[in-house]
Amino acid sequence: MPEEAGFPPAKRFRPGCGPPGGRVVMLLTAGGGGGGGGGRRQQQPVLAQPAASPYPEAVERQRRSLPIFQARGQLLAQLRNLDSAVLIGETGSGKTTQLPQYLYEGGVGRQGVIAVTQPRRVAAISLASRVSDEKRTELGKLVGYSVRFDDISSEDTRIKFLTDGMLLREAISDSLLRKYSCVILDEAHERTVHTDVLFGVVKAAQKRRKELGRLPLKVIVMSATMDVDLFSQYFGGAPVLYLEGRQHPIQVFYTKQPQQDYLHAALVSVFQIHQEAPPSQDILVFLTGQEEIEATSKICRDIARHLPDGCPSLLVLPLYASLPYAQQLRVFQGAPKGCRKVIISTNIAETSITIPGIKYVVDTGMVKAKKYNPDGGLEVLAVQRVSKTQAWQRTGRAGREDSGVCYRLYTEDEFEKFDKMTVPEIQRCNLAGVMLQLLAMKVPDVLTFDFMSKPSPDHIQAAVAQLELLGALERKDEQLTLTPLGRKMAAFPLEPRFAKAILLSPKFHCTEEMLTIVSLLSVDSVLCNPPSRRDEVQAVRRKFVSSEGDHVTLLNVYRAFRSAGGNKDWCKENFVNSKNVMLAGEVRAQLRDICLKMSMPMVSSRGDVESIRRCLAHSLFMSTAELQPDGTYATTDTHQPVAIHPSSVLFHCRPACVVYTELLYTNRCYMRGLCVVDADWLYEAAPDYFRRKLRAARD
DNA sequence: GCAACTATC
Repeated sequence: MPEEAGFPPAKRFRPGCGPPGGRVVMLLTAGGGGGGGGGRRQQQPVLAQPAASPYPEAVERQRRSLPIFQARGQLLAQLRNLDSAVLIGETGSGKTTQLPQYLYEGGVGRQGVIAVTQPRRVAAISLASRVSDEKRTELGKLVGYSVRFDDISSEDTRIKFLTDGMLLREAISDSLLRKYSCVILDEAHERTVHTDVLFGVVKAAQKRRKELGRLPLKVIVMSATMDVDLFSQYFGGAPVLYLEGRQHPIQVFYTKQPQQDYLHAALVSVFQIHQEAPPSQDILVFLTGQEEIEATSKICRDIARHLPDGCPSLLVLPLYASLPYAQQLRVFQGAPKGCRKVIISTNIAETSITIPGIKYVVDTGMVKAKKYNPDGGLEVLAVQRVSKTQAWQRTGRAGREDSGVCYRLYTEDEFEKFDKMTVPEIQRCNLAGVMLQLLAMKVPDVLTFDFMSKPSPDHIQAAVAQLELLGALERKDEQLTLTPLGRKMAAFPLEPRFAKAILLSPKFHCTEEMLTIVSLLSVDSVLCNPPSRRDEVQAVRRKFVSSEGDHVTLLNVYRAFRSAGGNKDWCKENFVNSKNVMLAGEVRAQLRDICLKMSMPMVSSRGDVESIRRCLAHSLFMSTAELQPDGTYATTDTHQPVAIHPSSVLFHCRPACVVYTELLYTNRCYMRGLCVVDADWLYEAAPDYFRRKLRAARD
């Protein structure tokens, strides 16, 4: 049985309620007040927020009960006169649902549309529907939303919820964001690539509109954390407004000693809680990845079966993004009476999925996250320490409905050494797409674009070099401009190399096929690989497998899926993720529309697979590897030793030359998404590039 | 020789 985990006395704190930083100009506090959780974010559409009451008085009462209501007048008075402001609001403060309404009701920014951005589409949709209910209007009229594949807004729309990516796409055709009078950037603390680019775009638009004497653009940055100095400084010392929320106190425990084995420590903690706490109190454990979570869940269930009499039973539920949707939903259902729910999750439960009723959080302090290395474009997926911000975010998951407890499986000293903030994504990803978008917006100098957290010059140069190789941009007197090809590439919501693949496809007579392949590459994997049923999967998949690689195999899967009429049972039998394959279908339709608008001919290669491979070679030539005499592989450009990923259909094959979609460093450096190509094709595709590489190899 | 954090256009 588990031994004592050894936690010292708890510290009490209220997440986010720490002393506001010195820069806070105004303090808006509000009486707590009861009432329903009106401002609570709801991010799973299936568990839709109880619709606002049909009775106007009740809706009004609920709105008035929110903490933010007390500050309404003061907020409006301040915001009326400000160009930019930063608003810190704790979870449950009601800021996201109420502030846009206050601005509208107060006539602030009424000359244009009020935009509210969200990192996630479900959030944008459910917030819009919530706010339109509160305004007792039909969704899409006064209040609307715009997300990929779904635009529910009209001429009448004055409050519009969008994903940050969607507003960014709008900015390509109108970099001054003319239709908006106010942009509210919500969840800014999450620092998604899109939000980070938007910071710069919005700041530039604000400045430019002022210079042109146009309608001013009001910018409000909303964040749930206290680290807002950066936001404030970036927007010219914008005032920081602080809004109290309704978070419950949480006790935090640290371990006395550093833990060698965080999985063991997590198990010990879970069963310590399980034996002491009333069974109605649920536990949320943060681990790093699918395999680890499945393995730990199994151990948990095994231990639970052998507990002493009188111990309540335990319902163990894994949670990660690639888990089938139906299984994800189980975490929202209450456990049977007398039974405790333990959810073992990736960082998906940190922000994307909010589980009600969690009393205990067990934080291993580890996360699996991507790092990016600009030379070689290597993405490294590694288990690493969380940041302090992330640890607080995890802790906060325990106090959403009542007071909670958080067990941190590291010492307080260790915690003090964690990074203060998570490195923003913009410093960890390939910037080719971002640079292409900025160039499409005609940003004067992309190399010195005013990012809030600047990526390194190397990093930006690598992206520019990549775009140059793809033929997307040219240099004229030290000025970078898009070529006609580059402008076309920017029209696609795709990584530049995939946009290029589509634009090249007419030349190879395989546009229909490239549309399918690129769509499948731009969604999460459509192939399910449950570890416990590996042999079955292999047997069923054989009929789709192409000896020419993964891209052609994916194409075969999609064709078979279409022939089966998009049938869900077919998906199940064939270990195909129906959600992802349907999404790929939607992406495909969107990309096809864009092609048709450009008057591209829709041609099919029919049975000719070689033309597809040639087309891939001409767009992915930067990611190639060759078989070495000793039977291993090395990338063509940097001679990095690489191996074929076990998930590839070419895993047991030894083609002389391949292009790959992705390089992934876990235990070793793996290529994923492979296609067999002819080395001559690559040289044809980019003669200068390969001549340079050969020269470099000789020197 | 053996494996995939999370979003989004």
